Amino acid sequence: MRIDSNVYNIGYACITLGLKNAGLKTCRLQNAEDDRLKGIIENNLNALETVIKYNAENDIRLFRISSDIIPLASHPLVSIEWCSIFREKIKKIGELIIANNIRVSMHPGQYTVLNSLSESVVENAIDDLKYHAYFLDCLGVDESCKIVLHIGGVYGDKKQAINRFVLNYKRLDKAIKRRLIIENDDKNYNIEDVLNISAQCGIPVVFDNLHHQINPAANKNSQFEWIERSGATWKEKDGPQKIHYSQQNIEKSAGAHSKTIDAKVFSEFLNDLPDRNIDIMLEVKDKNISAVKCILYSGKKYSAKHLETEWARYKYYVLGKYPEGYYKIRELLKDKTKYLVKDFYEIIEEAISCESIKNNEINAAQHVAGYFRKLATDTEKRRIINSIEKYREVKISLKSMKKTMRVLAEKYDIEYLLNSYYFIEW
DNA sequence: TGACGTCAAGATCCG
DNA sequence: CGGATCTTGACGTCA
Repeated sequence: MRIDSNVYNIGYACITLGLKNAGLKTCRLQNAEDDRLKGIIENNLNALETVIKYNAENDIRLFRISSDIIPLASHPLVSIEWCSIFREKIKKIGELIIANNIRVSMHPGQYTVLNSLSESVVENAIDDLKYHAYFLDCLGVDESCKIVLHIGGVYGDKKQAINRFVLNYKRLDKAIKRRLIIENDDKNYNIEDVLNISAQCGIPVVFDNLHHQINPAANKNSQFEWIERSGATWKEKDGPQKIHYSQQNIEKSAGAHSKTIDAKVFSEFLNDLPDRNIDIMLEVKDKNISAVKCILYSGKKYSAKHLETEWARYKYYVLGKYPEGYYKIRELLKDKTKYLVKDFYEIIEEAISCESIKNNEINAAQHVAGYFRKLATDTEKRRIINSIEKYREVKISLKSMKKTMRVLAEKYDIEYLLNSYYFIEW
């Protein structure tokens, strides 16, 4: 049982935006020599530690660790003993996770197929699941930290394909079984199928709202009834029920995740959820930024000072995109006794959705350029001015102009800029 | 055989 | 030379 007063824990997957030293590295199989791989893993573990600290500081208690944390981990040609080489480091991260009451998970991708017709594919899938379970075990986190898996392909005969899934599930080690949970997907296995499989092998079920919208069950229950039924597959030792929540990107094909979470739509969803502990994993392009938003939106324990912290990260972005919104937010944050989270995010979302206007972006860029005045060399300052001028003359993109400043912000380690959302591309 | 999804690595092109 | 922009990849299924 968690001490948290919130009923819902909200988290995000794999990548943390607007946080320095948080990026994961990878490499090609072709040049995955042990030494190179070792360096990459060290980088990734340091990044994970940074991210866990960030999550704790921002009250984010749910986080999916990327499968790429150990690149090519389950590839037969890669045999590096990462767990013993980095034992102390991984243990330290695990302690940090536990001390901060964060629930972590992992989620192998679409290529881990346990019910394949091909035995070698199944063996690879089992190896991959072993890796995921092993990483979580090395962290030392408990059984509530899960591995989410899709059922797999259909191969023209769903009944047989389901049978194969159940049979292959039985082959798995206890170390995998205690963590494995299954999710409805957007093509093959709807929530009713997944619940039927769960009934056969007792695996907890993750309900994914967007997959359900695209690939609904024949039985037209409301999504909240399916969430209730999925909830019944979770036992005490599994921890609170988990669900995946995302919104459709209306500019893209069905199933594509939105750039940011529409907070109003999310809070309506939240209001209709069963009144008990549920963990909600957001799947959204702007990752932790939406997680913070949804947490601030849903919690009763937050106040104006939390909005101020967030505003410090957004403000140059908003100034460039939507100056009127910038001044409106400054106004509404003046009254420190009020927690105007809805008004705040309404303006932020408006800023994200509107088109850039060149003069406004130039104005914001000049503000940001001010941070280099005392630090950068004259050549570098000229480089910044030149890039702003080239942007003005439509010779380079906004992205390029921002990149010039980002590179220098990294060089001089200007923390305020590196931890701001100014460089995020929505 | 290529699309699917993802995003960093790596290659290549440009000034 | 640095920077911008492109193509590619470990994986499996399906049309």
